[in-house]
Amino acid sequence: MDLSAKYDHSLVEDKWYNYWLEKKFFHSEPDEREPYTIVIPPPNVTGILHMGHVLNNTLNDVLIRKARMDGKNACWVPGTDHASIATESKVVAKLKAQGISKEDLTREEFLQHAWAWKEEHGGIILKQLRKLGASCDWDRTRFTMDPDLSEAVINTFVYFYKKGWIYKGVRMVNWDPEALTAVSDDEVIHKDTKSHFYHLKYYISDGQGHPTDQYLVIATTRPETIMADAAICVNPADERHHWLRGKKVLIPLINREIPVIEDSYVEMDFGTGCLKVTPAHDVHDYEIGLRHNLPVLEIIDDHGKLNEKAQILVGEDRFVARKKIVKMLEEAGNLLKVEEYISPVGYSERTDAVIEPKLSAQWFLKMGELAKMALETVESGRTRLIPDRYMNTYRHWMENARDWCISRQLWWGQRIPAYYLPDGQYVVEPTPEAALAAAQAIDPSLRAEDLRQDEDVLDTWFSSWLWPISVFDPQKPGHPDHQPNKDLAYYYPTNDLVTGPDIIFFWVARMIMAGEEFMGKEPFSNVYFTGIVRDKLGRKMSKTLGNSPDPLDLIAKYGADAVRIGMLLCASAGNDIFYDESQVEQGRNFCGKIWNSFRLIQGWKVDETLEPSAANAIAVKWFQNKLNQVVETVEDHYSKFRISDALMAIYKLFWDDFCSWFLEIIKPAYVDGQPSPIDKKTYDATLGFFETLLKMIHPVMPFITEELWHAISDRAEDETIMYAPSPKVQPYDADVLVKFEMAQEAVNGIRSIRNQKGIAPKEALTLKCKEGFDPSFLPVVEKLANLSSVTTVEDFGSAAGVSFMVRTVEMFIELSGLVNVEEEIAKLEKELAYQQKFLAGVRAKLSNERFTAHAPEAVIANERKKEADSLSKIESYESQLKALRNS
RNA sequence: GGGUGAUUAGCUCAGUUGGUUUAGAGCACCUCCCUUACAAGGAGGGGGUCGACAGUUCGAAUCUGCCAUCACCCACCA
Repeated sequence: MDLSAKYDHSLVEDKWYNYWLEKKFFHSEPDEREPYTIVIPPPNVTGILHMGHVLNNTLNDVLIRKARMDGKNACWVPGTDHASIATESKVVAKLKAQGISKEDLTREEFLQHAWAWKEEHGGIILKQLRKLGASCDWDRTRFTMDPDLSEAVINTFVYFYKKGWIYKGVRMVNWDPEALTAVSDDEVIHKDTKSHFYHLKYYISDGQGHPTDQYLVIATTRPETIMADAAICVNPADERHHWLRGKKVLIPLINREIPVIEDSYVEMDFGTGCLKVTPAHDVHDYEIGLRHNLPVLEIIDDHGKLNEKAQILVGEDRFVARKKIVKMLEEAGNLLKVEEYISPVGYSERTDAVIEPKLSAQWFLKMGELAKMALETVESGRTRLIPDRYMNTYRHWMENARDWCISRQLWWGQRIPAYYLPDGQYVVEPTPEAALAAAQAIDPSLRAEDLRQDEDVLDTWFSSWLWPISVFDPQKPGHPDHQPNKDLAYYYPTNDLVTGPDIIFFWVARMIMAGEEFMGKEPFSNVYFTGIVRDKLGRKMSKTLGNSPDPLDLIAKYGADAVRIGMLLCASAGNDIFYDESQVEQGRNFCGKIWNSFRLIQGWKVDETLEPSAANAIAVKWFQNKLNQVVETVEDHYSKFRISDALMAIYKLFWDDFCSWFLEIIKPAYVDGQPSPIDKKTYDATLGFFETLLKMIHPVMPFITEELWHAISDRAEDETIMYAPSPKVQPYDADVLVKFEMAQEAVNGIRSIRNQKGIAPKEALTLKCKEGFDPSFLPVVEKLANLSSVTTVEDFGSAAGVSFMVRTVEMFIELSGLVNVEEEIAKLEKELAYQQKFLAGVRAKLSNERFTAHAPEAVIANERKKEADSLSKIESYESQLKALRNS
C-alpha cells in the first residue's frame, strides 16, 4: 500500500464513515456483554451544528468508542427534540414571510406547515454529526414527537394527573407577548435595563370622585399600568403615611377611585414608600391583591397592547403607551419628576421579548416528592455530577423547586389530554375515546362532539425528561408497573450523560425525577458538565457576534480528527472552552505526524537474518515499559473523566516518546546512500507498538486511525479498529524508565554542547563517562548523539574537552580547539555556586530538629538523598574546575 | 442581595489527602537547521517571588481568615 506524502483527510473520512455505516458497526443489540449506554442530548430538530455541539458530541463519541474497545456493548442513541417554542416561532416567521398569519390558520393547517418544515429541515444536524465521526446507532434515531414517544408523554400526563400531582391553576405566569405563550421561570433571563423612575402625584379624593388639594407620590417604572391600579399600599409602620389611613385616591387621567391599604411588603425606604398596586400586571402586586381581596383589572392583552379596559391609549403597544402617558401625565400636572433608573427586567430566553406578568390558567406539576427523590439520587452518589461542585447548586434548586408550569400556549407539541365538558368540567384521559367514556360516566347523554380538548401543548421538557426511558421503551413512562421491554431492561440505566450546566434543572434534574418515578432507578451514573465554548477573547460564540466558525467548514478544511483534537485539547470538565483555530491546526499537525511516522516504518526493508542491535533491543525494551506506564496513566484519566489529560498523555507518548526517541533510535542508517535493512524482531515490535498507539488514540481520532490500522496489514472483510481491544494495563519496570531518562539527558547534554559550540550533528564525537551510568543504555546515547566512541572511565585524562553532568554522573566530550577555558570555568563556577546554595538549603532543613522529628521518614530520606547528590555534584564541579585551572 | 467557582509562564491549563516540585505541560516565543518520515518538521533555549495581605505548620501553589479582580448561578425592592 502506497501512502501519499501528505495526509489528506478528504480521501479518508467519508470512506470510512460509510464503511462503518454499511457494516452496521454502530448498531447495538442487547447481548451477554456488559452494556455501555449514552443517550444524546437531543438537539433542536431544526437546529444547525455549532461549536457547542461539536464539543459535546466529541466527548460523547470518545466515551462511547472507548467503551466499545473496552469490550462493552456500546450504544449511543441519537435523536432530536421538537423544541416547541423555538420551532413554532421559526415556522410562524416563515409563514409571515409568505404573508400568512398564524391566526388565519386552523390548528391542523398550522401543524401541516410545521411538519413540512420539520421534514425539510429536521435532522440536518444529525447528518452533520456524521461528518464529525459520531458513532451513533442511527437505527435507533428518535424524535421527541415520534407517535409512540408522544404517546408516552400523554400517558405520563394522565398518570400524574390521576396521582393528583398535576393541577390546573390560575397563576401569574411569565407571558411572552412575541411567542404568545407562557414560559417557565427558568426561561426568563433578568437583565439590568436602563429605564426611568416616574414620580407621580395621586390626589386624595373628596369622597365624591373629585380631587382635593392633598396628594401622595408614588414612584413607578411602568406608568402605562396605572389604569389597572387597584390600590395604593404603604407600610403600616411608616408614620409618614398614617394620615392616609382610610383615604381614597384618584388614579391620574382617568380619575378612578382606589383605596389606600397597608402591607408590610412595602419597603419604607425605597422610592416614596407608597406603592401602586396593580394585581393584573405584577407578581408581587398580585399577591398583595390576594391578601387584601383587591379586584384584578387586566388592561394589557396577549400581544402586549392596551385593551379597552385601559380607557385611554387603547390599542397602543405597552412601550409606546408608556411614552405617551408620560407626556399626558406631565400635561395634567401629575408628573413630579423623572429619575434615571436601572432595574432588572425579565426577557424571554427564546424571543428576547420583555416578559409581561400575566394572569392565566395553566397546568402545573407538583415538584415536592419528585424533587425530594431527585435530590436523594444525587446525594446518595447513585448519580455523580462531574465536577462535583454542581452538587451545591443542584441541592439548592431541589430544595426550593416550585411547581412546574407545564402548559404552553402553542400548537407544536403534545396537546394536553384534558377534555372539557360543555358545563366546564373536564376529564383527563389518554385518548378521545377514553375521554368520552369518562365523560359519559358523568353525563351519559354526551357525545364525542360535545367534548373540547384543551388548546395548550406541553412544555418540551415534559417530553425530553422521559428521553432515557422512552427511546428504549415508550410504553414505560406513565406505567411504573409495566414490565420493561428487552432494550430498556438491558440499556437502562445509561452510564454517562454529557451536557452543559445550563440545563441542569431544565433537563438533568427532571430526567432523574422521571427515572426515579417510573424506573425506580437513576437514569445515568455520571453527568459530565462541559463548559461553554467561547472565542479567544472569552466571548460566548454567537451568531450575532459572528465569532462562531461553522464546524463543517472547519472539518472540510482540517478534517474531523483535527477538529476533535482542537476541541478536546483544552476541554476540562466544567471549565469554559476558549476555542481558537490554532488548536485545530495542532490537531491537523498531529495527523500529519502520525501519518508520516507510519510512512517511515513502512518504508523499511526487513532482513530476517539480522539480530537486533544493542540500541534496538534496549529501545524496544524501554518503549514497551513506557507504553505500559502511559496506558495506566490514560486509564486513570479516563476513569476521572479527564479526557483532555488522557489525550495529552497519548499525544506526548506518540509524538515525543515514539517518534522523537524510539523511531530515531531504531531508524536504520544510510550506508553508501542506501538505507540499511532493519532486523525483523525490532520491526515487528515497532509495528506492534504503532498499532497499540493507533488503538489508544482511536476514540479521539477515529478516521486516520482506521485508515492506518488497515494499512498496517491486510484485514479481513469486516474488520475495524473500532472493535480492536484497548491495550490492557500491564506492569512496567520503573528502573528501565529511569535509566532511559538518564540516556535522554546525556543525549540532550551533548546536543546542547553541539549547539553552543556550533558543531554539526553529522560530526561524530567521543564521549567518556564515569561510573553510575548503566552501560547497556550507552548505545542509545551513541546513536542519537552521533558518537564515534563511548567509554566508561575512571579519569577523563588530560585531553581538552567539555564536561557535563547527568544527575550525579560526570560525562566528558573530547573537543580540541573549541574550548574556551575561561568560559568553561565561569560556567562551572555558576553551577557550583547554585549547587552550594541548594546544599545549604537542604542542610538547614536537615539540621532543624523539629523537621527531623515531625517529617515522615520518606521525606527525610529524600532530603538526605538530595544532600548526597548535591555533595557529589559539588565534588565533581570542584575537580573539573581544578583540572581546567591547571590546564 | 445570596451562592458557587476561578486567579500558577505571553495564551490555555495540570499540579489528586501540605513533603521525591529546586513549580510542570501544550501552544506561542528566541537561536540554529530545507539532514534521505514529517519545515504542518527537527535540535536546542529563555520565560513564573503560584492575585494581595495576614495566619496555621518543621514545611504552604496546596490548609485558615480577610481583601481584590473575573466568571457563572439563584433571587429580584415598585
